[in-house]
Amino acid sequence: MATTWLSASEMRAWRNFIESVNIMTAAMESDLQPFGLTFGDYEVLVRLSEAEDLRMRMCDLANVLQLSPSGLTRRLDGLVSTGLVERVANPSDRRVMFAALTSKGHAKLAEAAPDHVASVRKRFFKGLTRDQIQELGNVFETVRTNLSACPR
Amino acid sequence: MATTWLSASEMRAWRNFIESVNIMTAAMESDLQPFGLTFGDYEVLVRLSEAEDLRMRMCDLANVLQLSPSGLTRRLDGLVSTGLVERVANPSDRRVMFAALTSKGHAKLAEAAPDHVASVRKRFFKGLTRDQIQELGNVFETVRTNLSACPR
DNA sequence: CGACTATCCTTGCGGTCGCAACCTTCTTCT
DNA sequence: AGAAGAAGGTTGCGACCGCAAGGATAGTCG
Repeated sequence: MATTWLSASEMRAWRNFIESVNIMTAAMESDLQPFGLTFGDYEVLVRLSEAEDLRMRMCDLANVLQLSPSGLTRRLDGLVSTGLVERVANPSDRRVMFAALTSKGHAKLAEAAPDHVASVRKRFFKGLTRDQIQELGNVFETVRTNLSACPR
Repeated sequence: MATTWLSASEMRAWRNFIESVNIMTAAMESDLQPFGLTFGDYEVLVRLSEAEDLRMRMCDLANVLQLSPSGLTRRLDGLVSTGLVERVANPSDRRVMFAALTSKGHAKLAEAAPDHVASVRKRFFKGLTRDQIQELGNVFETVRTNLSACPR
């Protein structure tokens, strides 16, 4: 086999990356708490707000959110119970359920978005140069593309 | 206030980053499954293997793993029941419990490590240049340091 | 048309984790 | 010394999620 361990440079990148992710997700979760939203909830609202007709099929939504079918069902249960999202049947394919953003959901997103953006800046981009941000985009586009190609 | 939304460059970096994290964690979790280990379990074993006398205080371990006290207690329950870690009392401060790596735990780590390293390379570093890896280390060191400074 | 398969969503179950409450032990302050 | 407070760890409870199974609908092929 090739090398059995990470190089010093790889190790440094990996450790700092993992720890950053751990701390950052926890911090951003608590930043969203005042709005009564989970980070996962917020992702749903964003995706729906960008979708055609403000709605998506459950399975497509599960795919982009990297969530299991049951996981999405439960996450939607919460959002539906608070009135931010509603389930809409599809007459042309009755297997399908749409998750649709309600006006209340749209308002909630508009309410939380500025704070969330500030949170991203504070937790992630703060202290990084323009070039570094640009390079981050390049790197994680490569990573994401590579991951999509891998069979899991 | 400053800008209310992310610049195009920030947006690209943020989206690719978040999606990469989502997909990658799921993929690496399943890579570890054949060894009967969670990614979280693996992190515990690594930390203990690097610690003085192969053991750490529970609260220190919870801190570095960004885990709540109860979360760590439960995670250790699993590792203790499989014999990879043992709880050791501290005579000099009887509030404290040590989590100690057993020889079986050490063996399990040695068994899983090569595959895990290969997994990291495949899911993360594949397709990145030396310079990009170096820069990733810089960027996430900045991020981690910045996060540690923030009050949460 | 009719059976077979694939797709989509939901439900039961188990595993993991955070929060709050609690107990124990150490430290501090008078 | 004695009381108040801090620190470390565990337990009850609820929330979230993945897996496997199930039920309904759509597509396919003889």
